Amino acid sequence: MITPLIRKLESFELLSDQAKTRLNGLVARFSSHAAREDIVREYETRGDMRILVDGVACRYKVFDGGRQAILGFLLPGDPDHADGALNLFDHHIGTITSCRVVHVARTAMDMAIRDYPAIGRALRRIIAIEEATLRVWLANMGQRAADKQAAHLFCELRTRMAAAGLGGEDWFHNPFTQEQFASVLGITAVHMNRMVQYLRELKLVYIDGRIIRFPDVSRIEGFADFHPGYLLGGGFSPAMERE
Amino acid sequence: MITPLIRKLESFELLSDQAKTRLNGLVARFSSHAAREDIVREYETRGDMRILVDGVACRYKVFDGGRQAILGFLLPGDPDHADGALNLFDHHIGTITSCRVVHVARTAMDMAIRDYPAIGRALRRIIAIEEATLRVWLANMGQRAADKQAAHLFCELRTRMAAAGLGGEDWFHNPFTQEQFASVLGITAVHMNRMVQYLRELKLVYIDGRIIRFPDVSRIEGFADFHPGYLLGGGFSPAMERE
DNA sequence: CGGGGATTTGATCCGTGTCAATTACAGTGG
DNA sequence: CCACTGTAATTGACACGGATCAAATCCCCG
Repeated sequence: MITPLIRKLESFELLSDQAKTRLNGLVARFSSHAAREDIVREYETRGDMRILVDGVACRYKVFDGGRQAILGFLLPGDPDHADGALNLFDHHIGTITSCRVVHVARTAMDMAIRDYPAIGRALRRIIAIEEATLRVWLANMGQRAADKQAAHLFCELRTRMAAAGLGGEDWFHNPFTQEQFASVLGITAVHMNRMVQYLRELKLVYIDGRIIRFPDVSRIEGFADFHPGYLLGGGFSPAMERE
Repeated sequence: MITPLIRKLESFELLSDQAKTRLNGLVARFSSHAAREDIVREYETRGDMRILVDGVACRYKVFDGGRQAILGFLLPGDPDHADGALNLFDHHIGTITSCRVVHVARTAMDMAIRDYPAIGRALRRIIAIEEATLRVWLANMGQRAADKQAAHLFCELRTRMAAAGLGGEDWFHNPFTQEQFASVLGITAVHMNRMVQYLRELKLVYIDGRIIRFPDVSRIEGFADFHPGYLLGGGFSPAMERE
């Protein structure tokens, strides 16, 4: 089943029952991947589209010297690239936890989009959100101190994890290591650890085992200057935002 | 005329004469903007697509405290957002030099794409390149020292400026201030200046007035670890890249 | 010939990196 | 049920890149 994708698409566009049935019929095959394994490698070319249906993964690049940069996270329902324009990957996609992935033929998806344009609109929205998120990451990394960056990342993940069913209003299930957070922000794991401790001191986050809790969501969002508008992909009233 | 866009589209997809005629017929109106003026402001919603036909502009965000982050450059031929999915802007577009902009109705463009799918493919390619460029910027900013970052930015601009007709094999016309480069990289103008001087010392770049010259392109590309593949948007052989 | 932004220089401070070691913890096999 | 093992989290000491603040040219443009 491709349910997580349908759930995500429906948060942007109303889909008819026929459209949903069509989507479910597209699934060509499944694949399963262990934690810390590559799903897609750089320079790979493919004719199918892949959708993460279970688990958490990330986009990343590797540099000489072994350093690596995490460029985005994929949660259940996220497509590898919602669009077929880029058929040569410029980065890897690797799992964080073990994952299940659904493969759909490009051409079959294109035909489904032609028959049900709402699917295409929702997919374009997903791409636009990914791009907006990249801009937010870029801006944060460039302009803010590490404590605010870390808090901002936690706020974003809280919002996205809740939408993906991996968390609630004031918590999320945390499959990430501090080293992975660090390679998102472009800082060392040691420094990331100090930032986590600092946020704990401020009582902005609690970490029990693999759960991250937020005693006061609006307070950490204020601290991080987090405005979730970019995660909605536009089409909403500016009044939803505050700046 | 919308010539710069056609030139850019044709670097990705062969367009028939009819397709080109159709594109030229789409132009609804022109607008002109002085240097350092906004073309599009955050939260703006619009029904038209805008294409920069003359001049240089940038995408940017502003933070409280006046700091600003530049998130991308627009050169002649670049659309504001090649796709209509995002109709609420999450950032500003401002001019660097004085600019001329062409406005095209979304619906008219959509119909042109339906009649000439090559236009749609080329536009999707442009979006994909923009996204890949964001990833490269994010990765560079996170993982590399400022001298390499600066060199990488120069290499990228050399390539893009040449493709846009604003430079040649070993030089480009430079409308940017060091402060603008700094706010791309997330460093201060003072430090950017020191990096520029350092690159000059290494004889990797020469700067005469508003021209930046590269005495040895392959040497600075090596220094910056620059691989131009991402600017081509995929669909090429991995052999073009070296890693 | 002025005026104002852009570039350049110098001195000092602080955030983060680096290196190294220790502790906590989860999974595994005996 | 516990020792065994490897990974993740944590701590400390110290070095350095880049920020900050201020002031001085430089240079383009009117």
